Amino acid sequence: MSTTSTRSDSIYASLRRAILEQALKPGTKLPEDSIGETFGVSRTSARNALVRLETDGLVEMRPNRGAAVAMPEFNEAEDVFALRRCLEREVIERLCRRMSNDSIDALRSHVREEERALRASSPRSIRLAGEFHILLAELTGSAELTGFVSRIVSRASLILARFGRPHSAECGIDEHLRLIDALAAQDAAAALAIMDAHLHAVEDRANSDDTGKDTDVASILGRYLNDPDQLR
Amino acid sequence: MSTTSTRSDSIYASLRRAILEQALKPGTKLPEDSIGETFGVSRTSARNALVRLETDGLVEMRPNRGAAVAMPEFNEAEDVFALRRCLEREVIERLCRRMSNDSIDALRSHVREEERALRASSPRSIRLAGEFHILLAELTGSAELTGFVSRIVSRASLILARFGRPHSAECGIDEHLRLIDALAAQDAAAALAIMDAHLHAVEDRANSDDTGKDTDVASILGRYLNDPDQLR
DNA sequence: GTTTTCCACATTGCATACAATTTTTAATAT
DNA sequence: ATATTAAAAATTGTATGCAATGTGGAAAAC
Repeated sequence: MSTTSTRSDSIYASLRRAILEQALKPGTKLPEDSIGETFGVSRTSARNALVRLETDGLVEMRPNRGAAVAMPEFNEAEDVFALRRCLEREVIERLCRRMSNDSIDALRSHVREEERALRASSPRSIRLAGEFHILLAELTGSAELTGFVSRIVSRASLILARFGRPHSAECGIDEHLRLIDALAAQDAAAALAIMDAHLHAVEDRANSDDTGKDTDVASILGRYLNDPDQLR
Repeated sequence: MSTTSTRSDSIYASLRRAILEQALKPGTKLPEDSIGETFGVSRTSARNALVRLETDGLVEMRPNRGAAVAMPEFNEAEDVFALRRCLEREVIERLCRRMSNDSIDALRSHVREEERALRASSPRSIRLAGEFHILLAELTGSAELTGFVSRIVSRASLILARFGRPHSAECGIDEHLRLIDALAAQDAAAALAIMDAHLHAVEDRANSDDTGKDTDVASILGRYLNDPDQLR
């Protein structure tokens, strides 16, 4: 395996984690200088990472005006979650056709990590909740589908970060467990129903206030210099 | 309107067109120097464009080894087209819920351009055939869905460029027209059936090289039965 | 004749410099 | 005070240079 990690790779990964864990909130400006300085690299590498984050829908770049954590509009919520349901239905259908024991184990293992992070009140739990869905997509073996799910989950996370209440009962670990059970039993109908309910529940969390305050990027990013677990 | 087009924007657009019109074939190396030279800009701008094309799935970049037009594997074909059907079904369903006259006009106008390009034997016809589907997605008003469709259509185009015969009967303009009629009549069942058949027909162009393989006539013909109940 | 080694060349990763653009600040006029 | 304008500072867009990595081919060894 080519473990050649370029500098912009690690910046990309760190920024991504920081955004998905809501350390960097929607709207936060991301000047190339500050980012490069925090990570000890030049603007060139920072910019490269930002461009990639933009195509992920996590960052918005406006010409000559710089980058900022993306701020999805509230009216995108319905659209994004509808599309998410569409894609994740496809995931469930494919998984029910062939589900290995290893896959079940991987899913259960992931949920255990979610529980651990939640008990520790770690911001990791927010990200892990989303990555559970990405793991599901990965288990289909389809790189394309995984990419799409990854993007739509990111986008949904941003919407929650902006409009949801501060991760109250974040994620519904219980629903994740029930979904795994249904998949293990190859019960497609049940799995689809659980997923649908789960996603509606998540969507409903997008309700309340919009806290838009300017924050200091450098101080936050210090905690995300290296990434403890791999990105999906 | 902000018509601020940066240099890497135009390089991005040009390269994208060239790839989708099969002027640049899968596997073609894309050295930053050559690209910069061709467009009269520096490597910096060329690289920026390449990074974006990579996230589009049109270009593959390997660290220290440079970029090349992406070469999807043959076994991706089934996966890509399955996903494409999934997404475009969503498009059709959304369009049938509300279809304006302007939309119909835009679609018909696009098809007229397709016909013009096809008569002129222009390579534009290849790209326009794909962009018809992107236009459909755009008309749903969902930026997310449009982005996904755009990407999956690009990927499918690459597969055809690599494994299909040299755009024989490229695109099925007739099917595009019939689809528009069904949409105009808000006949969801018919529209879905036509789209499904259309996409299978496109996919079959990639399979056609495997001469001896098990060509199951029944399974192919089955798709042309117009059975709306089987659609989901 | 085939394989291996090594070196020149090509290409990328990254940093830095400078020009162009935007944002902020200060000064002036109303 | 408020609004307007202009200069200063900050930030991005782009070009270029250098070090690091990868590639291809000639020479040497087998």
